[in-house]
Amino acid sequence: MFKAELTRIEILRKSFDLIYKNGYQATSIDEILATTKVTKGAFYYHFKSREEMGMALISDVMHKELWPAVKKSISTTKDFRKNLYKMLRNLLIEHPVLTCEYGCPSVNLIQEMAPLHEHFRKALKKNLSEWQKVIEEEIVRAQSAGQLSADHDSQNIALYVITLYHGARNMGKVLGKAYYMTFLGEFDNYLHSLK
Amino acid sequence: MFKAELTRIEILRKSFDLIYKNGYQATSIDEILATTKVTKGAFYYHFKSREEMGMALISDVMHKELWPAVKKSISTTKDFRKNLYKMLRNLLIEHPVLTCEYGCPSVNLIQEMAPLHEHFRKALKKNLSEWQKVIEEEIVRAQSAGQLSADHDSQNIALYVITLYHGARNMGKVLGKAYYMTFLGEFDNYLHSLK
DNA sequence: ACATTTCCATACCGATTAGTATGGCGCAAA
DNA sequence: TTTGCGCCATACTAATCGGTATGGAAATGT
Repeated sequence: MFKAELTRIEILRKSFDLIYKNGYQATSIDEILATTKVTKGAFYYHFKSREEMGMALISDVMHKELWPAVKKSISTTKDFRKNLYKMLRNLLIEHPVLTCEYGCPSVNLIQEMAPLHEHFRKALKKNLSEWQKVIEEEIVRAQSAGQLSADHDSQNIALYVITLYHGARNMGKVLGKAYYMTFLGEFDNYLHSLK
Repeated sequence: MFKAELTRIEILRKSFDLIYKNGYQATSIDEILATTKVTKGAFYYHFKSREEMGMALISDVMHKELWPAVKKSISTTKDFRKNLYKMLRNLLIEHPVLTCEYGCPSVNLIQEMAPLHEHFRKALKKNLSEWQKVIEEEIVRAQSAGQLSADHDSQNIALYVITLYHGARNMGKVLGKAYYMTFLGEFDNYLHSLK
């Protein structure tokens, strides 16, 4: 009941690493086992299939470990523009695990798996909704504080900001880290265009 | 010198279909052969490896067939806002081949392959640069015509627009086609915020 | 007519894949 | 002490992978 949980986590962590760098479909179980001390018997004791492990990865690792970092990246100054800007900046530039080269695990998985597995799509959508919700609250707060016109649809803006992040993660893979800076510049322009 | 070119194209077209829907790494040569009348001997006569076929796919199919559609999607009215809006709208909504579910082949390949194969990254970057260039010209034209302040950096805006497209393609996979409309609404707001 | 090259078909290879079958170790309850 | 269960190790399978070897039909040049 204790040691077992450790091996389960070891499997998920290594899987996360490999899938983050090589993609879900390109990461084999044997490769995971080869780079850990876990054997195949242990793997199939904890997960009844490869797909179930993928689902556990989304809900356990990505949701429970990565998501808090996202939430923490949101400052709470009075200026909502500053808060949203810093949020994206923290995620793009300062994140301790994510790199420009390999992008964002969530974005990657959406791109690769959303059309192929409905379970995956729904699980990833759930992650997305939580982020969206937090951004929405920040928008609404700004509107209540008179920093932003109430005409704006908070949901639309929230989704738009997330869309920008997803796009930047994709473009960064081609253009390199330098692009993150020019992107953030334009993002700042956008935020200040919101009246 | 004639029939041979046909089989080459048949290979590339079917490869494009499968890779577009399932991803590059998940598409096997055997699967391509199974769904065409092409044999393995023919395949390896035209391409010395799987990777070379992938490169040919980027330069031949995507560049020579998809790219003209992109270029055609750009209207040439006087209003640059209208032109850019319609460009994204055409690509997202009206494109005859691309679907919301499977996204954009270029975006997909960038996400999957840019970190893994430097050749791929460069070839995809080249595609991107052409699109960027066309958008830049539209921005510059608008600036010369006094529709837009010369303070704006045309390159940054062009990349920003492409970033938005990439993000929308990604988000669409999770949220479905309906999101394209709300996205386009926010994109329109952005365009009109450019003074 | 013959020779040569282009283009493709078939059979095969070793490596790798997801998944299974089975056995055993350690520990707690009886 | 024995029984049972949680946890894992080893060995295996059938299928599939990218790639090769080889032979031959069809077109082409001489």
